[in-house]
Amino acid sequence: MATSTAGTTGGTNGGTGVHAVAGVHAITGRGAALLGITIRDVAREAGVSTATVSRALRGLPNVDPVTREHVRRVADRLDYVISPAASRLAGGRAGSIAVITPFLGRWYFSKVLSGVERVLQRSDLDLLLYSTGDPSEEHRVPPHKRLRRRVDGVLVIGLPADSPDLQELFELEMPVTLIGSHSVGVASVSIDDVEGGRMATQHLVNLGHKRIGLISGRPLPTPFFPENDRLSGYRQALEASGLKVEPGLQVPGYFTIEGGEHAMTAQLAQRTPPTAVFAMSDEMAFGALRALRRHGMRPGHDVAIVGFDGHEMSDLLDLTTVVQPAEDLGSVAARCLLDLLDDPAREPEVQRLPTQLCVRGSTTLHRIVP
Amino acid sequence: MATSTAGTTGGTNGGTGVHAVAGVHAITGRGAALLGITIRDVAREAGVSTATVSRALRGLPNVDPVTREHVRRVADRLDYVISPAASRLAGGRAGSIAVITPFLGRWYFSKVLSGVERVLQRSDLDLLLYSTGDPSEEHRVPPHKRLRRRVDGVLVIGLPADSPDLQELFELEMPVTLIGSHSVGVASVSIDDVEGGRMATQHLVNLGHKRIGLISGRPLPTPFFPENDRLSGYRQALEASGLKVEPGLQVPGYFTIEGGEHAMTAQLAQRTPPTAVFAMSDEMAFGALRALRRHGMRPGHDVAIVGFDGHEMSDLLDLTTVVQPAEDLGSVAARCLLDLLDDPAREPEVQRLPTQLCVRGSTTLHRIVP
DNA sequence: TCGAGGGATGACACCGCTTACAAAACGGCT
DNA sequence: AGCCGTTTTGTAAGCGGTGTCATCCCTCGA
Repeated sequence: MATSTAGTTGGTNGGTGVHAVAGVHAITGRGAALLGITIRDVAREAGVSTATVSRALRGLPNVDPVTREHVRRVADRLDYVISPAASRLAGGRAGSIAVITPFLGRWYFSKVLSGVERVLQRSDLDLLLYSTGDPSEEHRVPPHKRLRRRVDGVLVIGLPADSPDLQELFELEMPVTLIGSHSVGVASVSIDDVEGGRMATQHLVNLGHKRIGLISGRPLPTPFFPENDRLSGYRQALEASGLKVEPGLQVPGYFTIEGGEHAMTAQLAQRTPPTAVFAMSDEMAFGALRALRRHGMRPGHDVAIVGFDGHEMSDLLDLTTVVQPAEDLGSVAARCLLDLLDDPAREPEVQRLPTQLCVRGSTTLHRIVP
Repeated sequence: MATSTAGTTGGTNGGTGVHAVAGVHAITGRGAALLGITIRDVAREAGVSTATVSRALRGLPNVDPVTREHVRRVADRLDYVISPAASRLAGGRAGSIAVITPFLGRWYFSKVLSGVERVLQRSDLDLLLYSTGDPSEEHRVPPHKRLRRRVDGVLVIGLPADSPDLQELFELEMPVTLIGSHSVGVASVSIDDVEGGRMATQHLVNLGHKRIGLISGRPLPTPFFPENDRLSGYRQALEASGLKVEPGLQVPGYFTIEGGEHAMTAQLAQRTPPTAVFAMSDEMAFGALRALRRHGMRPGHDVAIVGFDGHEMSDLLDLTTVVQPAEDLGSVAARCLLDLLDDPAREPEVQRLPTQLCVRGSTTLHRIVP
């Protein structure tokens, strides 16, 4: 059959097409119907073996260019789509990567995710999204259980380094790239949080502030890298200028607007309130701004505020902030993971993207010292 | 072998475990190694057939409770994870649903996505994310091509009703639920955008404004439902009060902060500028606020502004806005899709979630009319 | 002209699970 | 005890590709 068909395919293209589709229905049987065009149908129609179709369609070498083109055309005409499940089962690769992240709705995560997607879109990999959810939840299925045998690699956004989820992930022995944190021997893309924290604090120091408060994420110390690093930067800047580090001036704001507002309120309630505050995220800084307003105080005048992120809204609110390239973190990491998938033996890269202090009114409307 | 093993499993738990794992390596052969524990290994170890393991693990009926429990234990001990690919291939269901959306990084989309994830997390379905990207892009693979045979259902966030992507999606004949738009015969979860637009505009009318501008997304008319609907609401409110609808007062803001700023600037440049503006998204409204500030004008005083979304930041900026339950839209839609997957014959539901006008300073600091 | 060497194909055994269908086991009754 | 209707379990045939290996066909050099 193969040979006879092969002989005629070239000439009777149109006619064969119609005929084929009708034939397919009859042949696939099993009510597979509409959706069920398999590689075998393509092979038969093209007058070649399924192996050749497979090779041709996947761009493997050792296929005659003419054959390849012909197969492509037939596949196209039949509207053939490869079955990912079958391919995966036979081939061993899942054809997808997972992004796991604790909070989807937050600014940082959605930006990073957006960057990831942009890169993955032009690869042929699928993007599986997993929110780790609350680790304390009852029926929670831990990520590594869900990921096993399901994806070829994992992108981790903002998970604490001590997270058991993370450990179990590593044990899966598949390529992993961390975003926003780092761990020895694992590829990662992050910013220099120490430097960021230092930069923000130094800016306040330079303005002459002596009492500089801190709004962290969770209560310190935390196993969460960015927080610890930003804290280190904060400390370094203070100590370098001979200022005292007062734990009493460090209040958690839980990375939310409300949290930041509460934290700022707490700062203001101190016996000697700080004259400046460094918030570890813009959203918390926004909350701090609101707290100031509620207290009838003017940001940058009565109290200076520095945020961290480069949230679009910071411009609007005239907030000084440490800008981090969130979307780029995502796309660079995605590219890094793709490289790792290509060659799992490759040395895991640790990449740092630059941050930048963007000075606005929240710190400069009034200078403490000339 | 099966029987003898079955007889001992209970007692020699630890020992058998080690033994089993070691045995597995030898038996699976083919270097399958670590990852390669298959249903057959479990079956052998439990002393039953693979069919029974399959049934037991999936909670199918007609399995002796004792057997089921025993199989579960063995599977657990071997750390067995089902192969989704094989399961999919044999069973015919993909075990995953897709979310397709044009813009990941925007507030609305990330909120909706977050809601979706929350629901899906506790189903055993995977969430595949597809950004439709720029339809004009060169090598773009259209969504329906990527979705075929790959997912069991689709959630569509904010795609224009006339989008060819959407049409082709429908032709896939799989359950679809629209979020934020609607189409006859298709399940959807959205808000009443006409009412929202009316509410916002009416509020301005009530305050005594006679010239009320509009900042739309894309230039009007657009095939995008929410925009058209909000426009209708805007018109209805104006006409009901005998006010003229002036196309010159309708400026596109492209749903971004910058766009909103430009649009507002354009509004102010008119011969007779509007005294109030309804922006179809909060982010555009934020831009409008900035434009006002740049012109030395006070929102709610010189010009009233109403936004649309209920963005967390609107509170902070004292922006009056039409609040929509973005996250709920996502979770309700996800649940709806799950229902549809359970029973594809079910009548597609059209659900509307309520919106609410939240009045703040941007419209009330100064009343035009007592 | 013939054999070697290499590229292009084809045949076919899997990949790991699901699912008829058949067989076995189990009770309850006559 | 023998029979019959239910469960419970096993057997084996796919699902739709991929990878290995054998085969075939050329081209080229001797």
